[in-house]
Amino acid sequence: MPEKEQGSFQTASNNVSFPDLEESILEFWKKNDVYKRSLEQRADQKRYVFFEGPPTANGKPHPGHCLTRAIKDLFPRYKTMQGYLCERKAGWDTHGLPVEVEVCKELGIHSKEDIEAYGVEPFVQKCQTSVWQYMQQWEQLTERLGFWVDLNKAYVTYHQSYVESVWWSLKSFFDRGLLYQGHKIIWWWAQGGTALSAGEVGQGYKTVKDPSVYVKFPLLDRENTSLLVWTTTPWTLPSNQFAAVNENIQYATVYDAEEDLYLVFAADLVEKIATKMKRELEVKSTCSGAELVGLRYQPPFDYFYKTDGDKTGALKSGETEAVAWRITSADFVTTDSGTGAVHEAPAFGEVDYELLVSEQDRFERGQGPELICPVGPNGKFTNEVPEFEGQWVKEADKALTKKLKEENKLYLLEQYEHEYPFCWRADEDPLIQYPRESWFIKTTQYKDKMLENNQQINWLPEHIKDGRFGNFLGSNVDWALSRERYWGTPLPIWVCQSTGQMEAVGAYEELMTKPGLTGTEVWDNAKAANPDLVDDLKVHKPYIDALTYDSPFEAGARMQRVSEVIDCWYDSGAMPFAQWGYPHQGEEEFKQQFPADFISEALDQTRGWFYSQLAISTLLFGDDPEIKFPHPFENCIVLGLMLAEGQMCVKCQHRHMEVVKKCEKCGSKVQRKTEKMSKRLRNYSAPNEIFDSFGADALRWYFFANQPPWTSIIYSSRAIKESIPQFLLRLWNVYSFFVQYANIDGFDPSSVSDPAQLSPETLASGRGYRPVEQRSELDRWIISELNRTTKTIVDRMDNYDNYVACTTLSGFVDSLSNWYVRRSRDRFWAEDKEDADKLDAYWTLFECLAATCKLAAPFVPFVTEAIWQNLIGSFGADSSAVTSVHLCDYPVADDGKIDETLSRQMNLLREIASLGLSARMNEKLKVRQPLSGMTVVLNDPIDQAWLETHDELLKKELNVQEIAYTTDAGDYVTYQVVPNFKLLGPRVGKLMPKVKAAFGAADGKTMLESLSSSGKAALEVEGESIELTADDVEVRLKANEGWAAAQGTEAVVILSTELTPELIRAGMARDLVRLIQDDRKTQDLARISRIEVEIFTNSSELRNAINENRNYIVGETLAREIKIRDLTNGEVDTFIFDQKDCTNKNVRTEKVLTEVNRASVKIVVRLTK
RNA sequence: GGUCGUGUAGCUCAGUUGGUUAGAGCGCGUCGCUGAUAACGACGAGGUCCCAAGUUCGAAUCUUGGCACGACCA
Repeated sequence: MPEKEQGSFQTASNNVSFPDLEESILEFWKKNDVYKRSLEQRADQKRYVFFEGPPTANGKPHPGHCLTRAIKDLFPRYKTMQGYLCERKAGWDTHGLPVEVEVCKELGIHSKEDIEAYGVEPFVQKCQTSVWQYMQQWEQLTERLGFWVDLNKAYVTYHQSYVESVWWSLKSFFDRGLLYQGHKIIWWWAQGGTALSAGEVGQGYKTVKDPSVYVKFPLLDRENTSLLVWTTTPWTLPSNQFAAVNENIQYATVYDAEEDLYLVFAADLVEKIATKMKRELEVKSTCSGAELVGLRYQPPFDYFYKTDGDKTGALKSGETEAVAWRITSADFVTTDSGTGAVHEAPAFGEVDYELLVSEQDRFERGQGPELICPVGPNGKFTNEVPEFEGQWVKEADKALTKKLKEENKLYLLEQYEHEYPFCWRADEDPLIQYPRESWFIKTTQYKDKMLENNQQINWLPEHIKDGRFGNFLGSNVDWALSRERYWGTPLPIWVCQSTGQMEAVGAYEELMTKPGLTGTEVWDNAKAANPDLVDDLKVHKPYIDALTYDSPFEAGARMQRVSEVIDCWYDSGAMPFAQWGYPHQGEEEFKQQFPADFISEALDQTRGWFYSQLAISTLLFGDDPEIKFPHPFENCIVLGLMLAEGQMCVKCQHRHMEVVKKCEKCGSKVQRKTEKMSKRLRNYSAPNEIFDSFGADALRWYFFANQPPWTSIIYSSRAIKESIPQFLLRLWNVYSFFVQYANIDGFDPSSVSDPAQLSPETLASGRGYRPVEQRSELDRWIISELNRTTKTIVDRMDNYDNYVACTTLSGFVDSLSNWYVRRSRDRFWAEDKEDADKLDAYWTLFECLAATCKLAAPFVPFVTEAIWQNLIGSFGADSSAVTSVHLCDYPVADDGKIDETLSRQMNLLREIASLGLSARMNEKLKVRQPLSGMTVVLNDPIDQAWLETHDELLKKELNVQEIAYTTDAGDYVTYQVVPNFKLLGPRVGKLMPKVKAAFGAADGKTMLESLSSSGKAALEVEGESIELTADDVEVRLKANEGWAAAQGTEAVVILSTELTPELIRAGMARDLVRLIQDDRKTQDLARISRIEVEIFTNSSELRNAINENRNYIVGETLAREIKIRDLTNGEVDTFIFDQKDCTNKNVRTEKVLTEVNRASVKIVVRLTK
C-alpha cells in the first residue's frame, strides 16, 4: 500500500496494478474474516438460497469454470448486501467413469478385466485419492477469483452421509415401484467390456465403408415373392425378428425377369434399384405399407426360425399371432436409403428394441416374442449360431454375406460410406449396439409433474423453459440408472439368492441391523491394515458387496447386493438433500435451504444437473402438498458456451496466442479466429495468466458487462484487456483525482460523527456538508444520476439481468468522469479551501464514490474494496465506519433526489457542448483559440431559460466569449417538418405515404408558426384536410451551407469564426499557459508551488498578448512574476533548462507558437524561493 | 435426421409493444485537449440488418419457406 501523504487519504497511483491490489485485498478479507462476518450480520434475516453445482475436482479448472464461478458469486454477494442470509456451501462431484479413466491412465490399464486383475479394492482406493488431485488448483482459483463459498464445509458425493442420503431416495423409489430392471440397448465396447456414454460415443465417429446388403425375405403366403430388405450390418441378420415397413408409404411388387422372381419394396425406389441392378424391373402392382403388415416371411438364417418359426402367442385382443418373422409397421422407416423395408434385430438397435417392446406389449404376458441375442458381451457369436461361434461379429460380415449369396438370398451387395462410432480410447475398435440388463427409474410416470414443475421455474434465457429443456422433458424416457463399474454410489438393492426377490436398503445402520449379517470384517481388516483409509469407503465397493444377510423371503437363503453402481448424475441431482445428509441428519438445514432461489451452470447441464435435480426432486417431493412447485430451484441462469480466440495463420494454420502481425512460422497473414476451447490445441491462456496480468476484477467485469450471460462468450486476453479502461480504469481515475485534490486541500471527512456506511444521512454531520438542495446544479445533477442509476441497477439485478445493470453502472461512471469531474475541475482548484462550493464538490464526489463502491461491489469486489478502505481510512480504526464495502447494505434509490427535468436539460447541454466541438472540428478551430460567439438554435425552446443560466459552463467548455440562443433561425437553419408516424399512422392508415409527401412539400416554417399560434395546422391530402396538432409533427433543424455549424437532434450550433487581433492574442496567451504548465510538469514541480517565468521574444504581438492577459496567465500558472525579455538570434536552438535536457521541448515550443503568429519564443520557468 | 439457438459495421455485440436518420465498444483514419495525462474528447470512413415471399400505410422487429453457423440429441 502506498504511504500516507500529508492529506487524509493514501495516495492512489495513476498507474495502478490491479493484480497487486487484489492480492492485498485477499489478505485483508482473510485477516478480517469478511466473508464470515457478511453471513453473521445477516444471521436472523430471510434466506436467499443458493445451490452450488458440484464440479469434478479431478481435472484442472479452466476458463469456463471462471465464468460459472463468477456468476455464482455475483448474485449471492448482491443479495447478501440487500440484507439476505445467503449461505454458500461448496460441493464436489467425485464419482464416475472419468475418475476411473484417470486412474486407469495412471496405472496404464484399460479394460474391466485389467481392473479386476489389478484388484477392485486398491482401484477404488486410488479413485478416492485421485479426485483430490487438483483440489489445490481449484481452491486457489476459487479464492483468486473472489468467489466466496464455504470450501471447508463442502459436500462430497462419496462421503458416507451423502451416499446414505442417495440410498434413502432410491429406497423410496424402489418401495414405490419406481425402480425396476430392464434391458437397455447401449453403445458397447466389446473388447473393453464396457458401455460408453453418449458423450464418449460422440467423440469417436469416423467415416467408414461398410457392406450394404439387399436381402430377399421370401413371403410365405405369396408365391415366388420376396420382400426386399436392406441393412448395413449383415452380422445382425441371424438375429432378425421382424421386418418393418411404413404404413404410409406405397410399395410396389415388381417382376425381375432375369431371376424370375417377384420383389416387394418401396415404389419410389424402383427406378433407383433397377439402375443399380442394371435390370428391367416391371411394376406389377402397388399397395400401401399397411396392406403388408402382418405378412409372414422366412428369415435369411434359420438358427432360431427352425425351432420357433411356427410359434404363436395370444394377443391381448384375444386373437393369436405369430410371435416373430412377420412384417410390422414403424414410423421411422423412410425411403431416404435402402428399400423402404427394414430388417429388425432388436438386440442391436435402440429403435429396433423399442419395436420389440411394443410388440411384446400387444401379447398376453409371457406369450410375446423374446429378445434374440446370439452374441456375447465379448462381441462374438455364441453357440446359438454354431457356424460362426467365436467369431467377432464385424469380421463375420463377410462370411455371412457369402453364405447369403450361396443360398441365393442376396439380391445386391454394395459398399456404403457412413459415420460410425469407434471407441475413443482404442480407435480401431468399432462399437456395437448391445443389450444389457440395467436398472431404470420410472421417470416417465412423473413426466407431467416434471413439466408442471418446469413451467414455474424462471429460466434465463426464457426460451430454455419451453425450448431445449421443455422438449427434453416432453420426450422423457426412463432414467437408466445403473452402471457396471466400480467407483460410484453402490445401488442399494439386495437380492435373495434363492428366490430372486429384492429389497432396498436406505442407510448403513439399517444394514447393520439385518439378521445374520456377515462380511463386516472385510472392511475392518482393510482399515486395520491401513488406518489411513477414509471411513467413507466402507459404503463403497468392494466392502459393501461383502455384506450379506438372511433372506426375509426364504428361510436359509442369503441376501446379496446387486453388483452395479449408479450414474453419477444421480449423485449431483440429489444434492439438494444429500448435501445435508437428509433425512438421516440435517433436517433443519434441509428445510431452511430448500428450494434454491438461484442456481447457474452452463448450457451443457440442461440434460445433466438441471435435469437430474428436477427429476429427483419431482419424484421425491412432487406428491407432497406442502412443497410447492417449482423445486428444487426457482431461478436458473443458463450460461453460454465459452469460446477461445486466437490468431491463426491463413496459410499454414499455425496458432498464435498473442496478437502478432505475421505468422511466426511462415510469415503469412494471420486472422482472428474464434473456436471451441480445446485442451489439445491449447488455444486459450490459463486463468492464472489473466489474474496475473489484468486481475480478477477485469475478468469478472468482462464476463458480466460485455454480453448477456447466455450468449457464447469469447475468452480472449485481448478482449479482457480492452474492457479495462472503460470501467475499472475510469472509476480508478475519478477516485485517484479525488484523492489527489482532497489531500492538497486537506479535505477531511473525519468530522462526520457516525460514518457507518457513508450514506448521505450519516455524512450530513460532516464539516461543511450542505444538503444537496443547497448545492450547485451540477452536484444536484450527479446525485440525481446516481439515484437513477441505483434504481435501474436494483431493478435489473432483481431480474437477474447483470448485463444491463453493468451497462447502466458503466454509464454512470462515464457521466461522473467525463462530465461531473471534468466540469468541476475549477471548483476543486479554487483558492479558498473553505469555499462552500468547493466543499460541496468534495462532499458530492465523496458521496458518489462511496455509493459507486457499494453499487459495484458485487461485480468487482476487489477494486471497490480498495477504494472503500481509503475512503473510510480518514475516520480512524475506532470509528463506526463499516470495515468492508461488502458488509454494507446495497444502496436504495432516493426518488426525492431524482430530477428527470434536470437530467433532460443536462443531456441537452452536453449535446450542445458536443455540437460546439464538432463545429470547431469542421472549421479546424482548435479549442485553445477563443471565439467571439456562438449561436444555438433550439428545436424546442422549453429549456432555453435553463440553458442561459449555464452560459459560463459552455463558454469554458467551448472557449467562446458569448452565447446566444434563438428560436428564430434566420439564415442559418432550415426547418424540416416530418410526420410523427407512430401517431399519424393509425389515424390516416393507407394515406400515410401521401401524408409523408405532403409534409415534404409543405413549408415548415409556416406550419410551425401556425402550430405555435393556434395550436393546430392543416394539411391537404387527396382533397381531404387533415388537422394536425403539435404532437403530430416532428421538427428537425438543418444547418444551411456556409456556416460553421453542427446539427444534432435537439439543436443546431453556429460558431462565429471571425478572428480579431484581440482573439488571436487571447489564443496566444492560452498557448503560453499550456507551454508553461508543460514545463512545470517536466520539471516535476509540485502542483501548488509558485514559479517565476521569463519569456524571451521579439514579437510585439506576443508581448501585447502577455500584457493584455497577464492576470489570466498568472492565475493559471501560479506565477508570481512574468518577465518579458528580448530574444537574441539563435538562442532558441541552444537554450537548455537549468536541470534537464529539454531540447525537444524547445523545438516543440517554437513550433506551437509559430503556427499562430510566426513568433519565436523561449520560456524559462523557475521555482521561486 | 430431430430439437433448440444464432445470423445487424472489419471484430464483439445492443436494438424495448412494428414508426421511416439502425446504435455501442474495440479496431482503423483525422483532429483536438493537456496538472485525472501510459488518461481523455470530437469527428470520419465502414451496413443489401443472411436470402426470398407474405402481413401492414410502414418490417432489423411479426408470419412462412429457404440458406449458413453453433449446441444438444439421434
